[in-house]
Amino acid sequence: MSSIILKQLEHLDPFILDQLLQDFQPLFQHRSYTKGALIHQEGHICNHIFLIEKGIARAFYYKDGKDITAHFAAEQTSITAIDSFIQRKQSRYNIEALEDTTAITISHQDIQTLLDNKPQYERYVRLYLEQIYIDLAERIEDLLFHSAKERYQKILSSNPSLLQRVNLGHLASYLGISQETLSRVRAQFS
Amino acid sequence: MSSIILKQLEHLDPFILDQLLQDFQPLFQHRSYTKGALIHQEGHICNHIFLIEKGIARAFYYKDGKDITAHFAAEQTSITAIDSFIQRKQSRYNIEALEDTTAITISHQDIQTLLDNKPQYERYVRLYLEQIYIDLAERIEDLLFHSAKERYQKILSSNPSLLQRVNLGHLASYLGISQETLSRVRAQFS
DNA sequence: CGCCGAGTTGAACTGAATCAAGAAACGTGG
DNA sequence: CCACGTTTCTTGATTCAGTTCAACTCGGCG
Repeated sequence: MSSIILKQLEHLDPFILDQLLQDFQPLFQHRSYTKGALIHQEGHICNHIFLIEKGIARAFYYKDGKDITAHFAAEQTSITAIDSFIQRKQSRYNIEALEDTTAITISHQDIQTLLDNKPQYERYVRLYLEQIYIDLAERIEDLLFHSAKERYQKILSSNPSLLQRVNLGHLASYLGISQETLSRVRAQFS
Repeated sequence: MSSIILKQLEHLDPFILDQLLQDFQPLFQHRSYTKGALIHQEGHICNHIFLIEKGIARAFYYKDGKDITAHFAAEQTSITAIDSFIQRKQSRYNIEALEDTTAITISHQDIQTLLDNKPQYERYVRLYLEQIYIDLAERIEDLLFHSAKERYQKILSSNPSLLQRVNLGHLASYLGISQETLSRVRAQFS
């Protein structure tokens, strides 16, 4: 059994979680992507949410021609073109596999149908949304108050393995600083 | 009838909206606050969501002794100490009435009970959360890519009345710039 | 071997913060 | 309704973190 448990939901009652998994299980589809593959392309409506089993992916978009990373997702976390998935409109995000990656995908339609039939699961979708909302609010505070150095330090302590797995340019744009600055900051730590 | 309709929900089917209002109506409590009053105080758990009928409020917190505005809410919008309301823990936010303000409050407990009894409403909570999530994501992009001047211009066109109603210091901290810079930026426009 | 992408380093520049001092507006009590 | 104190806003001078542009290094890989 593919018992992927999203970090956002891991604090749930194991019994409920089990129930939840059983009901979602039939919706799971497994997909694989080779390093560099485009999992989702901008301009399309994104109909899936991707739960990463193995590997790492990033969502990015182009701003004035520059490639900007909006989100990384490694094992046990999820990724989708959130603008499109929520609003059912064309997405400005691309999603790219940064390593050979396997993911469970669930379609928007399947979730919708399941929720229509079993509205009690709306609750877990809500918990999930609440959690990603809190994450985003934290990121805003980061951008507002922490210097390039502090932002690097924070990710260094909260998610050190990420630094080994993604390249400097992607991380820099995610942190909202230039690659050169990130390189200099990093140099101070070794 | 106090037909407050949140901006986030105004696109719903009028029939459903009506139904929704009818079920939520009994949970509504009306409160009034005089200018300057603290609607919610940091360190406490925030048990209510506030739907502003008249007036304007802001959520703020202290960062290194400085007063930082995280959110404004005027008529037809909502405010709460979101960290606390979602996670049921002590809040770092204060909420303050910037004008004489009347609001409808709904308690967390009442929402929870209603949702337990009528899980079909989870859906609307979700829609609401999705919307505020999108708003937040937009704000991140703003912080990453727009200069002080551009951020001012954006709010000037999207929400011009706000500029008349809140003072410069509050707006500056919301935009993530110093009051002096905001003053200079504004001077260029008149 | 030589190319190519990724990372580093240097130098000049710049938007915005900070510090400091005044000016304007606001409201409260006499 | 004016006077005074407080808060809010403006303006100037200085400083600084981070950007940009450009050149260079390094490690694979065809």
